[in-house]
Amino acid sequence: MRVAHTRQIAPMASKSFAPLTDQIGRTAPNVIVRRVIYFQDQSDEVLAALAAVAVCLQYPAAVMIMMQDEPATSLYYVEKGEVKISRLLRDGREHVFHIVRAGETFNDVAALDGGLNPATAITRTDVVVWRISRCDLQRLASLYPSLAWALIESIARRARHLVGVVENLAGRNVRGRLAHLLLAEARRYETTAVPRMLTQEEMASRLGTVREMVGRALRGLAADGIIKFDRHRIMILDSDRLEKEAEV
Amino acid sequence: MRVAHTRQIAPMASKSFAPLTDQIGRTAPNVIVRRVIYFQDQSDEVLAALAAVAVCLQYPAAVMIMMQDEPATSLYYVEKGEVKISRLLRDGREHVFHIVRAGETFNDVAALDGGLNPATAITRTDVVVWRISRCDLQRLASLYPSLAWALIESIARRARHLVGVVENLAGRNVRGRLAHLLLAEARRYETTAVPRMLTQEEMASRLGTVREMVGRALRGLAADGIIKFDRHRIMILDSDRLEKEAEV
DNA sequence: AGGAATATGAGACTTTAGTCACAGTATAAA
DNA sequence: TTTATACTGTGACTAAAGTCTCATATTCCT
Repeated sequence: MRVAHTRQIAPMASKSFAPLTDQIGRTAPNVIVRRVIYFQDQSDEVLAALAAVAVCLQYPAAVMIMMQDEPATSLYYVEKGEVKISRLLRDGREHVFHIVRAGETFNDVAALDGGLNPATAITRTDVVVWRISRCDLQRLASLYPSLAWALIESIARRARHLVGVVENLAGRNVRGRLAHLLLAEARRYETTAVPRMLTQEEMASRLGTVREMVGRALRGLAADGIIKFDRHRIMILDSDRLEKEAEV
Repeated sequence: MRVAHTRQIAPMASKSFAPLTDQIGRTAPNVIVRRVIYFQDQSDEVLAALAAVAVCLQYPAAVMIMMQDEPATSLYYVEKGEVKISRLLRDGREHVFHIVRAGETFNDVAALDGGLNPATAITRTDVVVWRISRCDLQRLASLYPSLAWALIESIARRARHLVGVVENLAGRNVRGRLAHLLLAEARRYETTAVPRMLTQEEMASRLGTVREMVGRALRGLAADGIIKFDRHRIMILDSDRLEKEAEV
């Protein structure tokens, strides 16, 4: 159907990249564990227990931390940098689910249900992550009910997010999905100027389409005076109309 | 874009149907609770505790048990019958995520993260369901770590299923998605004859497309000798080639 | 500064999906 | 048995998405 976008994926072939070693084994201070959104309300005792079993790993940009459908099930949380979570499709495309930033976790699903990794994690920048194995997690969860419930809520929220992704794909055309993405990014940065940290190619991967379609949709929205854009940023001129576009 | 398929949804408007009352308040015997897949390994003590807080509800066919985006968060498990879990789209289409059968649960997401119902539940047959409120669930989960972990695994599996739905939508064309559905249904019944319990319309809802496309795809597969079908059942003639179709 | 790699703009074309209209057929209710 | 109500089959048409190909612009490296 379509040719692979080789850029991000090719350098690593299909093998996960071995982490740089200088920080491995470092113990996580509680303060870092607490930065994880859904560990915030845990007691010091729980944080210390988590910190004790977490392992620090460091990776350069653009390498694969873990590969979909492999059985290496651990939970990761990001201390520094950005990690792209995506599903590589058989035809070479990749569908990006989300970008994980500092304080957020990934691979919750496999760590918690014990199955294969549902998605692939690739670094977008230099990153520092901490890893907790499924078995440690299970042990701590049975020891600390508050931790167990935090995990429950976090994974439930993940499932909810995925329902949104489905609705997005099934219910909106490319222009609508783009409008939706722009609004979400603008909200994230609390501004009407979306910094173009995403290339058209990357936006296409998040919208489940191709670069050319994103370009056309952007030019279409600009032609209608709803946005304005150049290579560096996208400005939302009329967010009401953009909301309307995203509703269809 | 498209006109509503009024059949299933219209009779109830957008309001949940009040359950029939003859069994309300009946206490759940342990044996029923144990039928729930992911409560199977729990101790009698946990089962009894769950049974004590579960409420029995009974509904006729084709009514709405709960509506998406409403805040009534409880976990349901099905004792008898089938419940269709779907997301109603703004343009009147509905996208069916899955059909819940006896022994399975639904609305795990909202019950566990406390948010709005992510989807709509509509009965396909007469059903008997048991409902457990979020707050009871949370209390019992903190009392019984084994229950908490069972909930964790169940919701994680739900999230994993949704990743599959996304991949399906984004990565396959209608023919491929249909092939995938037929294989899944055949596997479910451990046979190569898929009883046509689904109309083309219903299949379309599960595949995120329209009736005509499903009809064409079925006729296409039949023309290539991969399946054979009439109004009552679909026979898989060449499951190897059907797998191939599902891979693209 | 020069060149390589990356990113974008844009038109022409193909394919896939969705819409519309209507005829035929099975099923269930009267 | 008749009649109404789903289902299904099919073709013609429209719209959306994706493909292919080039030109042009930008950024990064050395």
